[in-house]
Amino acid sequence: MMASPRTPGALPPPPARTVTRTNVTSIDVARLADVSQSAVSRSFTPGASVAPKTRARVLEAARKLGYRPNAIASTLSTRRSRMIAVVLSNLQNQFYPVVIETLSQRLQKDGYHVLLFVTQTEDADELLVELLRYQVDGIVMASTQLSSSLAQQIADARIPVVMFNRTSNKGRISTVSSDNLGGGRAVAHFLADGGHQRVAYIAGAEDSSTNHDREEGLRAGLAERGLRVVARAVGDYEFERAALATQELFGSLLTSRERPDALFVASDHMAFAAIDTLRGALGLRVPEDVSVVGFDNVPQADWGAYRLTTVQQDAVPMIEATVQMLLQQLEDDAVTRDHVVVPTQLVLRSSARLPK
Amino acid sequence: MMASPRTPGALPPPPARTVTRTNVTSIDVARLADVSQSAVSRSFTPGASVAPKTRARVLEAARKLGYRPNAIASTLSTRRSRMIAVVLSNLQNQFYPVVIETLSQRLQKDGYHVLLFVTQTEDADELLVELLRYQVDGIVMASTQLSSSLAQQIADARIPVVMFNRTSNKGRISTVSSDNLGGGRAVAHFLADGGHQRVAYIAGAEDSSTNHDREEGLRAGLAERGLRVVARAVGDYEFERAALATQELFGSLLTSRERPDALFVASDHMAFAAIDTLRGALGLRVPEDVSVVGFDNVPQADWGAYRLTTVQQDAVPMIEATVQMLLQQLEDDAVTRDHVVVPTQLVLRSSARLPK
DNA sequence: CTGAAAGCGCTTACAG
DNA sequence: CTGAAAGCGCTTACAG
Repeated sequence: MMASPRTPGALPPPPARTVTRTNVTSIDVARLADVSQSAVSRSFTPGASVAPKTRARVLEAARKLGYRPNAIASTLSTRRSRMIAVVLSNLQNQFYPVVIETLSQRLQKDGYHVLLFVTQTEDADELLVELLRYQVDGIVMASTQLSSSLAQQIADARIPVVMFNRTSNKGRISTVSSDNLGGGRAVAHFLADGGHQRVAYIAGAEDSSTNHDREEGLRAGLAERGLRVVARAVGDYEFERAALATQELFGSLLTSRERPDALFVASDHMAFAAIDTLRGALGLRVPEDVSVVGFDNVPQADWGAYRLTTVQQDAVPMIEATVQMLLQQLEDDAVTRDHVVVPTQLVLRSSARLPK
Repeated sequence: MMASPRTPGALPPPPARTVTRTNVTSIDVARLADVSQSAVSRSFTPGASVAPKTRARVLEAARKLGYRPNAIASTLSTRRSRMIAVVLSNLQNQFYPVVIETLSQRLQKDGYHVLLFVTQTEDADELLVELLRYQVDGIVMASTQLSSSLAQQIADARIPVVMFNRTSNKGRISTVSSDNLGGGRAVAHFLADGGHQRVAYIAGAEDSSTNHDREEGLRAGLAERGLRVVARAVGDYEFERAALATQELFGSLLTSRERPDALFVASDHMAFAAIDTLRGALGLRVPEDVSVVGFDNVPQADWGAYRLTTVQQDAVPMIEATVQMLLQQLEDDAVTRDHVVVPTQLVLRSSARLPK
């Protein structure tokens, strides 16, 4: 299946049991700088009490030897790893790569690093137990669930957790989400104002708070305009399932007056599948025959082939809030619970008919 | 900007300096099970010599106390963290989310975890130095570069590194890539056989080996058919830059006989931008006026709006090879250098005219 | 400001 | 098979 040209004799085989990685330790530095090992440690600790001259000598010796403090040893004594665990599923949805990228860079800025865990299922309990062994300083759960009992255990262990883009466990855990309810409602008003009469909905994962709130917002908003959701199918936040859901909603009604004239899809990722299916297999025009509105405003929503009208879920303030909550708790050494809701905003492009 | 309803008094403030996380240690378990601390440790070490009865007693006590061995302490004594660092940039390109997802799951299967580092720039030296403090067992560099001197340092430290999808530092580091040269060549033949006469190229990052090899393959393949690249612009593996590059290549030649009739784009991600630009701003038809071929075969290449003909770069065998190389070296406790090249395959869809 | 020493929570020869 | 003890490489009261 693949070529594998091993480079023979590239390196001599290492002496059997003599694993010596770069073991330059603070003791080596101390010796060279002619100070105590404590002085070396202090020289690398911001705010520690060392004479400037001593520190200079230590840093010089460290530079010569290529010394860098061992983060693992430091974690063991301080109980601070400066690692934040990020748990997520659903990387197909382009919202999450953006989240990882932004979050990881944001945390690096404050000297934290991301220990990443990817799960297929939304239930992350088992993974978390494993993860806690690594003494992470905090946890961000994105697009994943946590059982109440484990949430409690983690709280007891005084480890800050933030649920990102989920609010299901609101009682016990801090959450950051966008205004899904408001977003759904804005879509309803927008569609009603555009003269749409028959609004259908493609749901995300049934047990996710995001789906729940987006749908509730849609229903409430439509009700306020004397309308209701005329059809509904489940896409489970997946591309293929959303394509099927679209078939299900439109397939048998192609020439019927019952055919929906608008479709709200719980995520952009699924909306692309819906548009492809409407235009392709079903031969309908978007937005002339059916208006489509998504949720997230991922980068692809702006791509020319889709120009998707959608609700913007702004990753940057969501992440900023997440990081603030985490850092605040780490600093205070206290676990608190906050619920931050970031406003959403409808972004108008051309996949949906505009109000006059 | 955002509502922040703090839940007051949710938890009592912790005693000022008494940070006690879940400190159940092996000593607690030993006490409860009435054995030595060593026995507890052994009970959690596969293959260690413990009487089955002792182990059972220990595990029972551990269960009662909710004990899990501290991975940090274990790392400090074994010098094995079971963490693999993954360094990458360019998460916008949907190939990389797929890579993270697959790689992370694959490593978890073997009991390893991913410490993720995201960098904006391709140069990762500074980041790596930081990363080495965490005693990672291995490093995967994806879509990033490493200076030769740092590569040497890491090799000296006996830490296995694999460059994923880059081969620039081939001399000193193991690499896994797909057959970029062969892929480029296959595209050239395919376009030539389809009767295209004027092939243009949109390059990725100029200093990346992937771009270099894909372009070289294209040129070689065209030459074999008596053709050459008639125009070239740089997209730098970015969406916006690729859109500009497309403008640059076609904008002034819209009605000219000099206009390219085929466009090979060094990544799918850029190819989507090219297609959008061709169809949108430039009013050309794909593939009737211009055939477009990409590279990667990301999930979106199959989306109805693009149906992109492209070279498949198969993440799964690439990752499998990466993990094998890493694990093999960890097991042997030796750093070796291999270069694995995974075959590519042209995937025909409808963005390019087919040979008769 | 500085050094000696205890301690973080494990693993692992060593001796029995 | 088992326990006592040294050691992994740091941090940080404590005493000077």
